[in-house]
Amino acid sequence: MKAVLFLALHTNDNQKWMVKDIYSRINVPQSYLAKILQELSKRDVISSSRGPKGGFYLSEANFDLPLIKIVDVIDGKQRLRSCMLSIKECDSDNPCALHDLVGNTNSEFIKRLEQTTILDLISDVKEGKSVLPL
Amino acid sequence: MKAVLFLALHTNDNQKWMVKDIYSRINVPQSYLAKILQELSKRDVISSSRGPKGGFYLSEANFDLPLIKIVDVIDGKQRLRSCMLSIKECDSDNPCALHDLVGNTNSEFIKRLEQTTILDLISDVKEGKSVLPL
DNA sequence: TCCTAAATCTGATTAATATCATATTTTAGG
DNA sequence: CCTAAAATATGATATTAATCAGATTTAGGA
Repeated sequence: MKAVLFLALHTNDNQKWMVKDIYSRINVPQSYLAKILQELSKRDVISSSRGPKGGFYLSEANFDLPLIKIVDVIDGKQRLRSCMLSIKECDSDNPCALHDLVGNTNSEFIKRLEQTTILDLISDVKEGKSVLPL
Repeated sequence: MKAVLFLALHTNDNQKWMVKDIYSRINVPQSYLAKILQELSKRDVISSSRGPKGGFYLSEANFDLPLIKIVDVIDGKQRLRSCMLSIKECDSDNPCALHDLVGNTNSEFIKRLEQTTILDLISDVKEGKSVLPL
C-alpha cells in the first residue's frame, strides 16, 4: 500500500522508479519491496518496464483502480471476507455470534476500499488533506 | 475468541472444562488452545483451577468483560490501534492518506468491542439470534 | 499422606511469512 | 549487435507465529 501510494504520488510521464530508489523512502526492506512490486506488477495493479530507463510506475488505468484490488492481490480475497470465527456456513441467514458485530463495520470498510481509487487518495494528499510516509 | 465463547456458553456452576474436552469441539489444535487458555487465564480474561476436577471456566466477573479485552490480550493493544501505514505521527491532526478511510470504520469496530461483553454475545446465542462454532 | 488429575511453565519443533541472494530475461543506447 | 541497466524468476535463509512435548506445580479424594 505504501509503495503504491508512493508511486501514485511520484509517477510522472517521464519518470519510472527503481526498487533501490523507493525502499528507503518508505521504510520497507529492499528485497521485500522488490517481491511485492513484482507481484503487483504481474497482477496489473502497477506497471513496469525492464531494462535501462525502466522501473515501476502507474499507468492511467492503474490510477483508477480501487484500493481493494491491492488488498486482494496481496492478502487474498478471503482475508477480509471470511468469518472471523472461521465458521464455514456463517452468513446473514446463519450468523455466528460475531457476525453482526464484525459484519456491518467490516462491510462498510470493504465498501470504502471498493469505492476509493488510488487517484482519490493522492488527490487528498496533493490538496493537503492528508500526508504520506517517511 | 472461539474458546472464550465456548466457555461462556458451557460454563455452569459445577462444570469446568479441560483443554482435551474443548479443542475438538471448536476445531483448534490442542496444544495451541492450551497455550492460549493459559495466557487468557494469566491475564484474567478467563478463570481456571488446577488439579482433579479442575479446568477452565468463566467467573461472573469474566462474563462482564468487554470483547476488546480478549483482543488486546492476544494480539496486543497496538494491533487494532496503530496506523495502517505504520506512520508514527499519524493522528487526526496529521492524518495519513488512509487515516480517514480506515479510521472511522475502525474506531466504530473498536467501540463495539468495548461496548459488547461476553455475556451480551452469548445471550444472543441463547436467544437463537446467532449460532456458534463446530 | 499419597496418588492422580488437572493447569502451568519452559523449551523445542514445525509452518508460514518476510527477507535475501542470484541467475535470467528484456530493452535502451552506443 | 553489444553492453549495461533494469525487472523477473527462483530458490535459500531468517524471523515470527503456531504447534508440540514434557517436566513442574497444585489440589481433590482415598
